[in-house]
Formats: sequence, structure tokens, C-alpha cells
Amino acid sequence: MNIYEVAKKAGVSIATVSRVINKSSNVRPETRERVEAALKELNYRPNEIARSLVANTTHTIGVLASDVRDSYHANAIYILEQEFRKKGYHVILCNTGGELEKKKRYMGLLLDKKVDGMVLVGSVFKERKGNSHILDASQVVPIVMLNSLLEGENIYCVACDDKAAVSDIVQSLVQRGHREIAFVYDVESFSAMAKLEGYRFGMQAAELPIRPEWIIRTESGIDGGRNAVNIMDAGGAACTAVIASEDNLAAGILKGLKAKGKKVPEDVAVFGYNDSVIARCTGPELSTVDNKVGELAREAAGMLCRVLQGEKISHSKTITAELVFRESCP
Amino acid sequence: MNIYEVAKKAGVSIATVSRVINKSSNVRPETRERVEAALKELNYRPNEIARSLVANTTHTIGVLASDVRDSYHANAIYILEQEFRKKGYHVILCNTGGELEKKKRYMGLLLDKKVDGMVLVGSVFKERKGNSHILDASQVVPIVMLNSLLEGENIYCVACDDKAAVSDIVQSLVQRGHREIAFVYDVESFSAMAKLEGYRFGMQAAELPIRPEWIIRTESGIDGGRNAVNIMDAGGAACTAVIASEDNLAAGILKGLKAKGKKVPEDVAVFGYNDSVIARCTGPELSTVDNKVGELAREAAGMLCRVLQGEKISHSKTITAELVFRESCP
DNA sequence: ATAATAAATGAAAACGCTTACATATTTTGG
DNA sequence: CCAAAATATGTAAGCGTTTTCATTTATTAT
Repeated sequence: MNIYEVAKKAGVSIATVSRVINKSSNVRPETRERVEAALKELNYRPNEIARSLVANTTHTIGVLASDVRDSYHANAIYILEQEFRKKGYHVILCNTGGELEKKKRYMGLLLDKKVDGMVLVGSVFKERKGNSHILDASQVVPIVMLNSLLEGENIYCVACDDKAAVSDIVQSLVQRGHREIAFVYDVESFSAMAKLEGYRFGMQAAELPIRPEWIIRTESGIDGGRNAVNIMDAGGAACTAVIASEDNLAAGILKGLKAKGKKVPEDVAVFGYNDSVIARCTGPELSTVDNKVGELAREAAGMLCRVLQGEKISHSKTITAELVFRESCP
Repeated sequence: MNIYEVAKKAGVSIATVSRVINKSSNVRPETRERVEAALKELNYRPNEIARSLVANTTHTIGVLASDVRDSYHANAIYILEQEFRKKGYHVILCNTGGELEKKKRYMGLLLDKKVDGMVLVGSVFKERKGNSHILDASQVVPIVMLNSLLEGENIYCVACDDKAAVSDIVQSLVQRGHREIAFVYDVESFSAMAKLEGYRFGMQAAELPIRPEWIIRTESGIDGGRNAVNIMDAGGAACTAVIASEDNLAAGILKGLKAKGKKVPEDVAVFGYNDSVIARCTGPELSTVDNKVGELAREAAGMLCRVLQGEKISHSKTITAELVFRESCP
């Protein structure tokens, strides 16, 4: 079933069929009807691959994320897919597992497949000079970075101000009388590093000392959080508040503290990050940061679509996060 | 940059270049080297769209899920993407939001884009005769159903035995002395209905009466769970154990019971489903069902790949779930 | 009615590749 | 050393569209 069969049935040339399909002008109403009848009768649908070949555009966007299972990424991807779909784009999903090599390979494959653009969800690692593949790819298609920053002619960034958010958390904690505040993170992502900066900035702004034992790197997930408590304890780093770079971590910290007989928030206040569903599941419920991932994703998709339509737009946009106070730090 | 330029640079015809690229035989080593040098020098990469057009295969799989944000779906999609990727397939993600119309439209678009196959993650609604679009699509490409069942020549199903799992939960609860057991679910998905059947079956097997007030349909998510507790209370349906069709719901039920001053598991035992990360975040931690979504997804991807390679395989595969006992029903 | 103009249609090239078939070259056996 | 067989290479068609350009048909003005 191709355009030739439709043309034959309608008694016209394939050019005319194509014109009808693409609602191009200069087709006699009578002819149009005949073609449309044939179209319907044969239940014809154009082959998008062939169209892509000639149009040199696939209406497909590559989305790279390190792991969909993470609720932050899942939220981002959901909205991205939804928004792109609305504008007629398909989404090819790539889970990079945070591995640079995989990411490079995937980006190459996506270019081979002629995606019209890419969205990278929080993937740049700060201070590492491993971003040449992104710059290379941006020579071919526009790229939007979601929650990480990279300068480039054809690169657009939309990020949440994580630094400010964590700095605000510190300030709130100080207002509540806390002076010994720890910061726990897992991977050294761009955004985790921004949060760490925010922690440092906030502590300095409050003229509080920062003890190295208060800055703890641990594994990801609940177990990582639980472990962080052990590390703190072993390091003798007493503190009255803990900020985690992620809700999962915070949930683990809650467990860890409970195991040590510490009460939250009475003995230790805990702050998470992401405002994921987890934050409302824990007991006590987690105070956390709504980092507006939906808004970010919507903005990212919008930016890419606008760029693809030839619009000139600003290269970066920052969104302000919002602190959400719940039981773990009321 | 296309195959002609490579051919010119290497001083051969495009056919020879194509043969080198595709590692086809009958190329003189000397020629091959010359072509490979040109390939490298020009940094040539074949246009996959053009290849797809002639080969009539895109190495792309469409994956439809109602909502990636749901951890069950996220897990499924993660593994699906990973497994397909290993075999050289890309994944186009479609979030249907559980809407039939959307699903139909997406399936059409995927066929237009010439995907090689599709995976539908838990989407068939039982008893509703709205599955003709799936049967239609299966005339064109093989379809794998993840956690729902549908018969068809070119349709393959891999599902977890949800009925047995819930029936097992009931049995475990009965062994622990429970006789008044409620079942809470949200959407009327295929799998939720299987669970409900399992509940009924388990109760009957234990020769316990089933009161209609014990079967509660509520909204999705934590709030739905909390609300279910109110509904039960209002209905005067006292019970000593609650089985939820989903961990989120169970988490809400925990909250609801706490609000009513009931202790878990002392006053009421609670069982979730999915063994999502949530189940380990709540306090008390949730007893739940590990329904092996990873295994399911791996199997689904494997089946589809085998079918695409022309293998004849069995049309359905069932995996047995495993009960996970934690604090909410020790 | 006819020339000039506008509108409708079709033929063919192009997109970038693979592949069947034809042709040229090398290798082998007698 | 030559014919036959095997191997290497090239030519051209084809995948299913869109689109340019030429041609045909309809419309308008004179």
C-alpha cells in the first residue's frame, strides 16, 4: 500500500495524491474528493520513513536520562513526552546509566537516526572536560540541557536554582536555631554540586563553621541514606540537621536516625530534595524542595520546539525552587 | 556527507562502499582498506533513515505505557529500553495516560513510523471490547503485552500471576488469624481485576464471607489510600487487614489508619503491591508483593526480539510473584 | 473568438541507501 | 598458457515520498 496505488485508484498522478495529503493548494475540488475517497477506501497512511528521507526531518526528539526509574527523571520524561507529543514529535528514550561512553554512543546513534533535536536530562558533570560530544552533536541538532549548564551556539539550558534552594534551606534551619548542619549527597552530578555550593554559601552567610565531616558522600538510595548516618556517627560529627540532595537519601537518613534512637524532628531535622512521592510516604513526612521538574520539562520542550521552528530564543532559563515544610522540619 | 562522497574519495563505486560498511564479503582487502580510510577520514556515518527505507525495518520499538511516573511502569520501561538497546533497537516512548483514544492514535503513528514491534505495558482493560486496534496493529507488527492478556496470532503476553499472589496474601493473613480482610484498588486495569479475583478466590478458599464494603475502589495515589480508610470507616466495615492493589495506595492507607489512631500491624495489617521503593520508605515498612517487573520486562523484550528474528515462540509466559513480609504484616 | 493569464496536473528527479545483475578482473585446473 | 570458474567491482533499479518544472486545461480580458 503506497501512494502509487492510491493514485491508480483515483486516476491521478502521485503528485496530485501528495498534494491532497499535504493539503497543498491548486487541486480541483472534484479531484480532491476523488483522491480523498481513494485514500479512505484504501485506508492509506503515508510512510513516515520515506517522508523523513526527503524532508530531512523525522519529528523525533532524543531524550537522554541516566535512569527513568528515578522519580525525578520519570517526571521529567513524562512531561517531555507529553509536550513533544502535543507538538507532533515522538520521543526516543535513552537511559545512559550515567555512563559517559554510553551517552556518547547513544548520541551518535540518535544523530544517525536523524532526530531533530535532543534533550539531556541532568547529565553534565561539572569540571570534567568530557562535554565535547555534546558540543559536537550541537553542530548537527539543537540540544536542550535540563538541569545542567553548558555554553554553546546551539545549546539551550533550563535549570532550577538548586544553589539558592539549599542556601535557603540552611537559612531556614538557622532561623530554627540549628548551627550544626550536615549535607549528604550521592552522585557528583551538576545539580548535586550546585546544591553543595548552596550549602556552603548558606553556612558562610550565616557565619557558621563548616566541618568537613558534615559533608558526606554516600551511595544512592535509601541504603545510602542509612549509611550516611553511620558515617556521621562514626566520624563523631554531631549535628542537629541534615540536608540530603535527594528524597531517597533523606528517607534512608530517617531510617538511620530511627535505628540510632534519634527522634525527627526533635533531635535532628531532616530535609530532602525533589518533592517526590516518597516525601509524603515517610513517617515523619519529609520537608523537601519542590524543584519544579514539571515546569522545567515543559519549558525545555517548549524551547526546543521554538528553536526547531527557527525562532531565536534566549539560551538559558532558570526556575526558582520552593521549600516544602513537612514533619521532618516543620 | 553521503555514500557518494566516500565513494569518490576512495575511488570506488557506492556499491563497494556499501559492501564495506555492511561487512559483506567479496571485497579485496586492499580496496576495503582504501574505503575504510575514506570512511574514517570523512567521519562518515550511514543515514539510518535511508537504510530503513530500503530495508523496511527501523530497529525501533514502540513502547506504550499509561504513565512513566508510576514506579511500576518506570521499572518496566527502564528494563525494556536496556534490553532492546542491547539488541540494537531504539525505543519510542508513548504515555497514553490510560486513554483509549490516545492509545489508538499513538499506535497508528508508531506504525506510520514503521516500528518493528510494540510493547504495551499493562493496558488492556478486561471485559471491554476495545481491543480491536491492538489486533489490527498486530496484523502489521508483533505486539507484546506486558501484564495483560490478549489472544492473537501475532500477539505475545508475559504476565505475573497476580491472582495467585493476592490469593496467597489472603492465605497468609488467614494463617495469622485475620478473618475480616479488605481489598482496595484504584483503576480497573487488567491486573487490578486479576488481583480482585485473587482476593475473592482466597477468601472463598478460606471459607470466609466477603462483604461488599470490603471491596473498595478509590482514586489513585496516597490520597486515594487515605480516602479508602475513610470510606471503610463510614461504611462501618471493620476489618483487621487491608490488601491494596498498589504500594502508593497502601502508603495512603497507612496514613489514614494512623490518623484514625489505629496501629499497624497490631490493629490492622496492611499489604501493598509492587515492592516499589515506597514500600521501604514508609513507617512501618510495607509488606508487599514483588511482582518481578524487571523479569517481566526482560522476558517481554526477549520475546519480541526472538519473534523479530523469525523464531517461533510460545504466545504467553507467566511469572510467579513473591510475597515480601515487612513491618506492616510481619 | 482568441490571446494572455491563471490554475491544475503529471513526469521526473531527488533524498541516501541496498542489492540484483552485468561486467571486469583474478585465480585455478588441466 | 588458456579456458573455466571464482572473485571483485560497477551500473542501475528500487524503497515511498516530496517537489520542481513542464505541460495541459480552465479562466479571464479584449
